[in-house]
Amino acid sequence: MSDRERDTGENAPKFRRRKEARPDELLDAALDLFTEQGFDRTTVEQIARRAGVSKGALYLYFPSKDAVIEALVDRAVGPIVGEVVTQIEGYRGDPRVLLKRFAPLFAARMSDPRIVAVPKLVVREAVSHPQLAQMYRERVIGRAVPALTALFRQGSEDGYIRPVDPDMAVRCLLGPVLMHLLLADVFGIRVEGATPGDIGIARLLDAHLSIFFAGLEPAPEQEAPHG
Amino acid sequence: MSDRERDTGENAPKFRRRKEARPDELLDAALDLFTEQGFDRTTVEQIARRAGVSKGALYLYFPSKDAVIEALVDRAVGPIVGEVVTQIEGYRGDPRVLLKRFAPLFAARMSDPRIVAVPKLVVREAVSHPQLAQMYRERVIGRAVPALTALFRQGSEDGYIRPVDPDMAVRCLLGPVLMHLLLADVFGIRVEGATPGDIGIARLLDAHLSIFFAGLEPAPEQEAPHG
Amino acid sequence: MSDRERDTGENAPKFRRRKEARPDELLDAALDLFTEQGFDRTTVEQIARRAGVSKGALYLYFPSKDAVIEALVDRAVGPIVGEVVTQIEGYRGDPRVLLKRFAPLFAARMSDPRIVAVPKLVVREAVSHPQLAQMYRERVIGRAVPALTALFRQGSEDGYIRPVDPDMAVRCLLGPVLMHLLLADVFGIRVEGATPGDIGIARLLDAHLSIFFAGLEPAPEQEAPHG
Amino acid sequence: MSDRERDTGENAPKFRRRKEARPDELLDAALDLFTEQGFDRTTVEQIARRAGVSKGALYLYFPSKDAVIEALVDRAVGPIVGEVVTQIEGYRGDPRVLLKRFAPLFAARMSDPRIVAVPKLVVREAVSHPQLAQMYRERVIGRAVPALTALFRQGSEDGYIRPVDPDMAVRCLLGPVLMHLLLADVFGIRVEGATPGDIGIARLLDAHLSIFFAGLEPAPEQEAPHG
DNA sequence: AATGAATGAGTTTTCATTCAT
DNA sequence: TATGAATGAAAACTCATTCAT
Repeated sequence: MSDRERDTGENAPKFRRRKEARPDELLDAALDLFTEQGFDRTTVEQIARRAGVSKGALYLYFPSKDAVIEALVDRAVGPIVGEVVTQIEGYRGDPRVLLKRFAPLFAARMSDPRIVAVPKLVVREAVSHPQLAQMYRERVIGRAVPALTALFRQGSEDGYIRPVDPDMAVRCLLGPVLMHLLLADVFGIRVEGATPGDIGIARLLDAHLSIFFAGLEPAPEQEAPHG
Repeated sequence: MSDRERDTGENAPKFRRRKEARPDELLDAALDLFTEQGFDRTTVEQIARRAGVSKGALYLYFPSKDAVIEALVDRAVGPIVGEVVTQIEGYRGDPRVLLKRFAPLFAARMSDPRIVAVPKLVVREAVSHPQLAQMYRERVIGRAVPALTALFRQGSEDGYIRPVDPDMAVRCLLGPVLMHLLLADVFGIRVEGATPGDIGIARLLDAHLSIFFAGLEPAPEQEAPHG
Repeated sequence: MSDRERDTGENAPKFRRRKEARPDELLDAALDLFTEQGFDRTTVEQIARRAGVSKGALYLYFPSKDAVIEALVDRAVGPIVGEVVTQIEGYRGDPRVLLKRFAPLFAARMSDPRIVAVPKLVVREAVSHPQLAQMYRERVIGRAVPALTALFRQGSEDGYIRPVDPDMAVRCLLGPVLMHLLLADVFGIRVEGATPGDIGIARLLDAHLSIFFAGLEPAPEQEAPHG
Repeated sequence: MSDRERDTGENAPKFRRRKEARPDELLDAALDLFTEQGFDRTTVEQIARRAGVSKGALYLYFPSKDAVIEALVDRAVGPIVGEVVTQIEGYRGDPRVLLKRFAPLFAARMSDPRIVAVPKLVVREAVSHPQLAQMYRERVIGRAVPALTALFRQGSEDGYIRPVDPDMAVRCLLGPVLMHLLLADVFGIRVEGATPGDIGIARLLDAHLSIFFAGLEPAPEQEAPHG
């Protein structure tokens, strides 16, 4: 809600209130509604009404209802993997060190419900809108996963971690976290000592990395990383 | 699955009057279509046609379209956790031994697309049909997860594995597998040396358990399991 | 309910229970349901079920749903005006004497809800089934009203009552009673000292005839009825 | 009726965008069709078409088909009993004088087929739409009948008419008229010298009041009204 | 004679999209 | 730009009627 106000500073022309913010307001409204009800059960009327405009106005900005969800994902998908991937790609050393450094950032970012809402939406609507999944694969997964794969491969080859199948290692790294983020509200069961509805991504991340990192420890009789 | 075949063999009477098999045939057709198109985009007409009956006939067996998806999940949800849970509950010893024993069975079962189709469907339709998720939570998750939690707690207390948060350990165990099963066709990217569309649940399971089990290894200076 | 048992005496063949009573049972069931819900909102299935037979069996006795309501009215319309009309037609004298004699019989007969149910039904369904009203007009109204008209005409001509338009007099005689019988459950309002839902046809009849008969009194200076 | 014509004149803008008149046009169309065919046999499509709009447009103004008939009755039920009741309530004197004064007004009003169409409709649809009858009872019958009852009671107590049960007297007054208005086209039989389909409410009213008033005449040996 | 599974035309209702204003 | 009235193509659901058994 707060970031919906963004870009509406004092220097905007007085008479045309945040005209150029309209598309974003519509996308915000749409995301909320799609999240609550699903794409098919959300009407264009509802989106427009929640954004405070008329049904017809939506069609000034988007050619169709499908275009709305597409723009929605498009908007969200851009900034996800940025320099992080670059940093991973440039890294040499124990993968665990780098991952440990990124973990809190990742946890913090993923604690924003409006950020996780988009991939959740994509999971649900992918059957009827394959292009959404395609965008995710091309612009998020397709960049992050190879970087991580390379990270594990390098770490493995250089002896920082024991030999593992790097493709699988990536999946093992991400699995528990993504499962929690994307499926917990469907399949999640209560855990004692957790906020209802959220066991806390940080708590899970801690436990997961602790086990996962230990599982990657090179065999003791092995030499230290070369050089 | 086996009893779905019953009475639809070559020796079936005449093509009509198969009252007993009809509901199952309709559910099969519905599952296919829901999987391909999603619930909202599948019409009752389509379901009926694929099952080889008329639209009206569907309503002889199900009071509404919603009842179809509910029956679908209900039918699938029953046999999932059976004696497996009982065996887990009765187990004493290293959790990893038990899990290693179950892994191939689990992998085999989950290789059947019609079995994984149901939880995938639930993930997608849970927003508009919360009762589906509820069924899963009550009858699958709510039975399997506590059993596994207890398994890890016991293994941890008895020193077979190092001390871990058992709730989180369960999530770490299941995460990579479930993520792959439920999300791979949305977010999955190609992996070299894998069948297109499937990296092979067995391959993932191997790699995952290898890392995960290693990560649970008790510290070497610790005593052997008590007694 | 009791008269549905009629004709099922001990001497009926044991194995084919009251086969020939089936149509009547179906008509009884249909009348109940049409009265409760209206013709269009009653399904053939409901009629059959209430009569204790299957849907298909109904079609052994009636060619269509329309035929059921027609048979229903036909069955009820026959015995209404019988010898009563004959007696009215043969009468000579003060119409009020004759009417007073018939009033209790009429009241008694009309207190049976299953008897008034039919004309009520006809009122409601006449738009879509004009033939029902036609039957009523031909076989009930068309016989009773002319007889009554003649009764008033004769009474008027012979000086028993003051000169009145006999056509209108009939309507004035019947109006309050029929209005009460046919419309009271729609438009009727509560009357103190009356059974809820029924002010009592007898009470109305008393008051009505008292006023109506007084209103027909010949003028005092008139001669007594001619010799 | 008069304001229903508003804005539909020749000078209407363009044939479109007549938002204000639309509901009334739809109600007019619906009343015609319900009268001709009954509620259940009239489709929403027919109503819309007769009103010159599309099926979907009807749902811009009414949330359901049921809402149409309800609005129909609601619109008609308001203006029926207005100041007439007030005048009756304030009256002191011979009830017959007042009734005679109102009779022509009543007859004139009830000669409009579109006015009587509504109560006729209510009679027919009351089984499936009890709220319609309820509206009539609360807002028409429940106001007019008590006023008339009081009128007779007062007239009776003050000696203008002979002692009568006022509740019944009201029913005797209204019976012939309402029966004719509401039931004549179902049960009515031809009367010589009458327009086909209508014996003339005025003619009936004349005859009825003549008899009814005479029937209320105080006994001659009685004193004149009080004082 | 009796059943009830099966049909499919018909009905209400929804909603993305258009377009006159 | 913006509105919202209007459209019409679906879609879920019903039910009288048929017919194989």
